Amino acid sequence: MSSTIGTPELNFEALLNAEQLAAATAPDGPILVLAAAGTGKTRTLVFRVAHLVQRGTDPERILLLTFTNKAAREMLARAHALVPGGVSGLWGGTFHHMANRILRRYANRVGFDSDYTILDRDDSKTLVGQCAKDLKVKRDDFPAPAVLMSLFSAAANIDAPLEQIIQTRYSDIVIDVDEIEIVRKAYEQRKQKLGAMDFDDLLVKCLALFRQNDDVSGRYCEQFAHILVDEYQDTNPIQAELVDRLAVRHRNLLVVGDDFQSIYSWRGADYRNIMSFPQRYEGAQTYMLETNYRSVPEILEMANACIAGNPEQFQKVLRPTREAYHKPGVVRLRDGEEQARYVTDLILRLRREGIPLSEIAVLYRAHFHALDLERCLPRAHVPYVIVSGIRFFEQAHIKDVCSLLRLMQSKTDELAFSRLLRLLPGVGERTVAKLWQMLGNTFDIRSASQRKLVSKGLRPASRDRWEQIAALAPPGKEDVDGEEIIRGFVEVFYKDHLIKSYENFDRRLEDVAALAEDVTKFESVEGFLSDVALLTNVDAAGDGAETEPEESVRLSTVHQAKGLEWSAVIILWATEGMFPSSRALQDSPDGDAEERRLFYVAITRAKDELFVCVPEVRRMRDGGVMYCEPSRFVDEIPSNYVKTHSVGFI
DNA sequence: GTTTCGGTTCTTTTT
DNA sequence: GAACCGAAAC
Repeated sequence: MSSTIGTPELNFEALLNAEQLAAATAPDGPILVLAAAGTGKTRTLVFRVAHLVQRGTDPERILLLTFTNKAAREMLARAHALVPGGVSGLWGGTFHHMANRILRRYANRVGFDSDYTILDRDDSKTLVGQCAKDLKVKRDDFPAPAVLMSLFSAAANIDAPLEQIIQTRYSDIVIDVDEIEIVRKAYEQRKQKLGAMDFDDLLVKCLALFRQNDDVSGRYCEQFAHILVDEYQDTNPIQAELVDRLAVRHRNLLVVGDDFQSIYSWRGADYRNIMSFPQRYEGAQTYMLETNYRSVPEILEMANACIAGNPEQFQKVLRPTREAYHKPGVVRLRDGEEQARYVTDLILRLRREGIPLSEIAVLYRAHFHALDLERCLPRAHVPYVIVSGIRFFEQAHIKDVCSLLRLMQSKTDELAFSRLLRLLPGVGERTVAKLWQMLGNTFDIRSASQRKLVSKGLRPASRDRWEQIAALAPPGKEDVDGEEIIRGFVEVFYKDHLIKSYENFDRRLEDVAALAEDVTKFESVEGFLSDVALLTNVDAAGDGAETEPEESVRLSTVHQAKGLEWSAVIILWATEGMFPSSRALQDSPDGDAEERRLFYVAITRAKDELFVCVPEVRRMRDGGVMYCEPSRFVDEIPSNYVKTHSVGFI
């Protein structure tokens, strides 16, 4: 407990408004903060942390759960700067991050070794596919691995039987539940054997750990005197129970969120978690943040009108503080290409008017909506960054390099073994399977005899390269210098491989070099690997943006734009079928409401300028055109709230 | 028998 | 891009 004597106390009153101040300095106990968009939610959380620490709480006894690791880092950095003595030792990160940290310690209680590996989406899918294949259940009408995986994931995240998931979400697919259950069992066994957990396992196993081990849950209950949860509206039942169990002892639980911004129900999130909080926590105090500092009144008016279409939620109103400016624009365009040209010109115009590119974002429902624009921007020499669909750490070159590290870490990591070996010419699926079996389903890269065995199974041309790679892990040397390994790997093999395989090899080489740099920041390679698996592309983009030499426009899905803001926001494809997405409407009875919340999130990212693009037709691949109705969300806005104009019609 | 390559098709949202 | 499929090449 650091002494604050002699250091000036923070002047909360001068730095927060009344709403924020009340929440940040609220007395202990369960607290619900309903924070509408742009009302200083992060600021309030940061000051809450500062308040707790200043009042004498040891930072190690505070747990801050956020939606991305980046959000946690930013909040901690701000709190650190605020509090004399800092907040070092505070636990901050995503649910998965916390679960991983706890499981590394107690994995043995749930039947795993503490050096388990973490499967990313791609790994899980591969594994599920293998299981289905091995069981020979794979007929033409059997669900694809990706569908199976999403079924398993849904069941895990809402803690419900598979049968129920299939009935509610996939009633249109005629499938045999028992057969799918068999595949799931096989998948579970397979993971067990590999010593691997997927993303869902981290949460599920951590919860199981708490449920079954009073000593463990008791320990963490005791440790966390204060728990803060950001974006609480996007927690799923598993996450909510994790929090409940951690808070059961001290009951100092502060949750922040906005039911209007709940956009992850497809991942099991249930905004009723936040709605029912006062009932579940007797004596909970509720604080509302409704004063918006972000957007001009015209944008807020539009946002309020948009969300009014969802009558069944806590009605909150965004109260403006900024001066009147001008109305958001609705732009009718002929087609996607016209939209791309228009948006490019618009960006250039906004820049001429003094808005830096880094203060402009283009938002859309799905990644492919931005394809036309991605072709158009470079021609006009407009620099942009896109947080693309595949996660940074799921790109082939990143995974290739990590597979070598994984292999040095674990003798049972078949996926890593397979990935690494298949980089060699002449090695494919079959060869790898044979090798793995020959090795006895385990591979020790430091064992000379096992390395020889692999050599023999390779084409002569590949042997040299393999031996050079394997030589990076000398026998007997147990501790792994990740940076050295990566640099060596690139030197003896991977550089040539990249040049041969990819046109953009130089960029990929840079990524790999950066990765080698990153490893040095971690205490152990193991820690590095599990962090890599849990980082989001938003996390990665944040890191990249700081080193970005040139400022650039941001292209992003609405989901990834959550929590961010820009001076100017341009929304693409506001048409029926695109936004709202027809598939989302079809898949879920609550689809309409969730898509509307998503549109609301998009609108409320804008500070000054907002443009909504409504193309008239979609050009299909076969050369045909599809007429698009304007989005219901645009139609719902009273026409005098926006300025509509048409572009590109004859 | 395997691997590789070239062409085609499609793209919800993500820890 | 990347996932999938079929055909060519080893």
